[in-house]
Parts: sequence; structure tokens; C-alpha cells
Amino acid sequence: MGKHSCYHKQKLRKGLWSPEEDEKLVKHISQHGHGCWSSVPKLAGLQRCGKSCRLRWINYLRPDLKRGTFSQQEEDLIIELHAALGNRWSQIAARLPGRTDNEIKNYWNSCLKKKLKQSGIDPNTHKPLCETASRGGGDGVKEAKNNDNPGSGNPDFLAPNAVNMYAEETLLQPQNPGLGFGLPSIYGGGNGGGEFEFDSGILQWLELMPNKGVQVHLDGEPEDLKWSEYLNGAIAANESFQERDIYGKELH
DNA sequence: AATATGCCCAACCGCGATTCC
DNA sequence: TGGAATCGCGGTTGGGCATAT
Repeated sequence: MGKHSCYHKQKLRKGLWSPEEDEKLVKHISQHGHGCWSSVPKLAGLQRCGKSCRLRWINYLRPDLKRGTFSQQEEDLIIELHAALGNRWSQIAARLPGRTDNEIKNYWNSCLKKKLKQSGIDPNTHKPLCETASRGGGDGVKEAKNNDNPGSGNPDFLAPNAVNMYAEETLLQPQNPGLGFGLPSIYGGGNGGGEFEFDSGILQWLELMPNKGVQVHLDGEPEDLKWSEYLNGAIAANESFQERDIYGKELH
């Protein structure tokens, strides 16, 4: 079978780190850098494996970590990035300074997924739940493995009705030269809105995202909302989502 | 007040990718 | 060039805390 775990090699400590261990690790890395992780525990005087030391440093001890609750902007960005990248937590984390992939992954699994579901959106596909349910979709991480991530090349990735993600045109101007493709539309749909398309410029593209919003159509009039505002509205309108749109307007 | 249940999050595990020798 | 060592990622687990009963 697979490679055996480093924890089996010798009597190494497992579980939560003590303040003393943290102190040793921080002291060692601040003085010498981490170098080769497998040699860190020995040099730092720790009964841990290198892998555990690396994880502890990256997820908890690094001085540039932000910690604390996620801001609304961060939350928006995670949702947007997840829609584009799927469960590529390290890539998502790279776009959120001071946050770790583990932290984002946990936040997604414990909080954002739930929030999206409450708003009637499948957190795996970012499609309306009624749509995914009709295709025999369900829940859970397992599905994410089935190449069902949006942004991982699924050509079938369509959008919730009446919701258009848009990028403000101004963002496509001077500071972002060289973008050779049109306005992105994660959630196309509505009146013939776009399919989910992007090319290798996806990361450049995502740099435009923070000011992007959601366009909802109320009584035929488009209204621009921030993604977070859309989500909150959607959650409030949760109960009738299947029959009505997020603001209670009947579908069909 | 005691117990059960649910949730959050730090840490572990397994595996593919990359680097080293 | 191939095998071993190491790194890094994403999924999963389990301990501890909060809330419900």
C-alpha cells in the first residue's frame, strides 16, 4: 500500500502542540529558517516529525498570519474563488493574505457551504440546488472528487437564473492591460447570459473580482448588488427559494 | 445540573509531484 | 535514469467547546 506515515517511524508526539513546543519551533525557525523540514524537529529539540512541524508553522505560528474571523470581503472572495477554482484551497489561500488553506477549507466546510445551501445554491457546483437535485446530485466532499468542481473545466457549468456576475468595466482599464478576453460571467444565465468561460488568464481575471457584484432583475429592472448582499438576501428568502427567487418574486 | 448532540478547527493521513542523489 | 526522500495538497478525523434537551 502507500507510504507509511512518518508518525510510525519512532516514538513521536502527536496531537495538540504545547506552548513549549511552539516556542521551540518558533525560536528555531526565526534563528535558522526551516531549511529541510525533516531535520527541523531534531535541530529544534522536538519529538515531532518534520511534517507536523511544517504544518504547525504554516497554519499557526507563521508571523504573517491574520487570524480572527473572516471579513465580509474575504468571505465574498472565497465564494468567488471557489466558484472559479473549486477545492484548490492553496490557490484560494494565495489570494487571501494572512489566511491558510486549512483555515479557508475549514471555514468553507463549516460555514460557507451551509450559507450557500441556505441560499439555495449548491456549494459544489454553485448552481441552484433545484437544478443539481434534479440530476441526482447530492451533498458531500465525495462529489467534489467526481470532477464536479466548477472551474475545473466543466462545460456544463451554468448559472442561477436572474443572477449575473459582472465586472465593472472600469476595472478592465489601465491597471489591467493585456486582458484579451471579455467580461467574465461566473453566473451567466438570465437573458442568455454567458457560459462559464475563461482561459489561462484565470488568475489575472480573478484580480478583478473584489469589486464585482451580482445583478438581479426585479420587475424587469436590473439591480446591482454586492455578492454578500445577494447571499444575505437569499438566505432571508430561503424558505421559498424553490418557488420564488431570492426576493420573493415568483419564478416562471 | 447532567447528559446528549452538534459544531468548529487543529492536526493527521495518504498520495501525487517534485527534488535530490 | 531511476529510486528514495521530501514537499505540498486536499480530505478526513477527533477533541473540546457550545448549545439543546
